[in-house]
Amino acid sequence: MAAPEPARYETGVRNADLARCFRDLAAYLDMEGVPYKPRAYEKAAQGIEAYDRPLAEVYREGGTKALLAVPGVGRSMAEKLEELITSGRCALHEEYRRKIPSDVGALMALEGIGPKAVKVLWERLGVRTVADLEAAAKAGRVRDLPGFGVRSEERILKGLAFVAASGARRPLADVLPEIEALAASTRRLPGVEQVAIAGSLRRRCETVGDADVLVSARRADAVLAAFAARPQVARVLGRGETKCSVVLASGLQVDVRVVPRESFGAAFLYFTGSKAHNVALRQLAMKRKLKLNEYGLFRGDRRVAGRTEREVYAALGLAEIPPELREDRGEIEAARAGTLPRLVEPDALRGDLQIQTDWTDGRHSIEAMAHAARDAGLEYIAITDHTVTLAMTGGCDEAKLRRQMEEIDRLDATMDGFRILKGAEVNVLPDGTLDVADAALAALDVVGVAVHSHFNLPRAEQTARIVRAMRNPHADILFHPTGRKIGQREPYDVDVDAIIAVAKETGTVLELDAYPDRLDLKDEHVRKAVDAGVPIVIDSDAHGVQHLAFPRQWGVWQARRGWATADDVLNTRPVEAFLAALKDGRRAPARGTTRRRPTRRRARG
DNA sequence: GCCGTTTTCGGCCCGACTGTTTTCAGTCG
Repeated sequence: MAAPEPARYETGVRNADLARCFRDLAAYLDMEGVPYKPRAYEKAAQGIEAYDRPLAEVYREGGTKALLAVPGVGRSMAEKLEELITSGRCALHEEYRRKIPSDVGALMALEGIGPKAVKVLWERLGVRTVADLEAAAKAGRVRDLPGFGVRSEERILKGLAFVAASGARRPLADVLPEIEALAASTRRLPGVEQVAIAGSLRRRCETVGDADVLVSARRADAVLAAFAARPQVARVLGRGETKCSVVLASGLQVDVRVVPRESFGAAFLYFTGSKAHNVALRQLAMKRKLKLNEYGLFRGDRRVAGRTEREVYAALGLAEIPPELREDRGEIEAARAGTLPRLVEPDALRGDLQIQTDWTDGRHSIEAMAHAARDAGLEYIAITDHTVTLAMTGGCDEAKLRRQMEEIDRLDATMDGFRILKGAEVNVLPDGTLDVADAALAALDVVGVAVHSHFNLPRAEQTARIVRAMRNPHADILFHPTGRKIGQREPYDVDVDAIIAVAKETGTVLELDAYPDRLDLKDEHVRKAVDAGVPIVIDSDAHGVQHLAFPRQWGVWQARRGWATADDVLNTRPVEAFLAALKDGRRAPARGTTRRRPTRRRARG
């Protein structure tokens, strides 16, 4: 084997790289059996990852002192961050890597492999990479290691096959319907009292690694046996007295846990997570001389709460926290202070501002889309077909746009109060100009601007391009702001903070595109927009009538994860109020008056 | 190594399961 390369982190390091280095250090410290430090590094890695600004920038502006603002980072870690940021290296990391030059992160991502296993694999077998491990396991050399056996060797091979076959996490929209069906049929098993979907599915995370299903029943063994025998279950990974892990035919792992009825709330809380939220709750409990686990909240041996989540939160002095917020990103403090936001609800959406039709790359006519939207309970839509430079879609030039506007006026008059707005998804050219003349844009009700090409521009250039488009006096909404496609395409390299700042200044609305593989904006971006007072809209990006459900199915959950209230989402307003708000700031007098979007305060609930 | 409604020292979340051990360590969530 070749001599190990020390891991290097390029200067201009991203927070993710810094976090990865700290995670490695945590693992190395674990291997050495060092107490407490591994957890400290792990915690700091979390804080770094979740930090809303690049630490390299924070350091440039305020030095190591400014780095102390990162949760979990103290003096020693701030110095290590400084070293990483300025030199791209970490002496401690390199020292460990000389001793154990393993691909720690990748190996530990395998089920059943932790720090201790990584160490033994290196010391006894010289395993450095996942490929080394596969070779060793296939050769039957893993089973003889201390702490390993035939079973663990098999598990490693199964884990490797799983990673190869299924790759990473799956989009929420792929998984939720399957698990909802499974939960519904589990409800019909004999002896089952309650069934609930927990975990990241319940928190409506955009991607899901596995599914957690919680059952209350008096006899766990019978329920677990019946569950494991379901036709959807391809393989049982493990089964104990109260829990059972299976892999479905679709490849999805499902963990089922059975608890008694009086513990259901505590267990629901526990299995919904997130882990960080749970840890914070337990620490809060501890401070009150209570103990929180999946069976309840206890004072000594006495259970003081546990039947419902609300009961547990209340006993901890907290308002009930919506699952979408349970990430330890300030929700516990807000629950204590009574300042949790009243999150937007699916039914609050009244309009949809991004809809393509058969005038370009949509499947259905304007009329069909309008009727379907009205039947779905909406009050208005904007038709936003592509524009001329998106040639492959048959994008509209100005003449075609004018013809479409006439068609929309004609149809709108037949819709009995439902409004069809005239719009376009205007293509942003590489230099940030738009491919439709201002005069034509001025005639539209809703001008969405969107990037569809040149995804790989450098960050500064991409940001300047989008900002220029936003500054067009007719641009109302920035569609799918970062262009990512979950599991397929990275977002373009764009400074979202700068986009939000410009949106605040220009009155441009940011879209949350609810197409299930886009969900663009991300939850953290929604949160930033909301905090900045920049309104969003939640749109379907529909290319057919079946897509019109996306905003209520997926978009709203993502917005809720970003702490958005109905006030923050412009298309919860009736059409006239929506249009007034959309154009406010856009067409406000340039100077001489102080007409501004009123600063909106988050609804308290 | 971090941190503070047990605050500058002495704590650090908790329980289940697996596979290995022959009473428990490692891993996971």
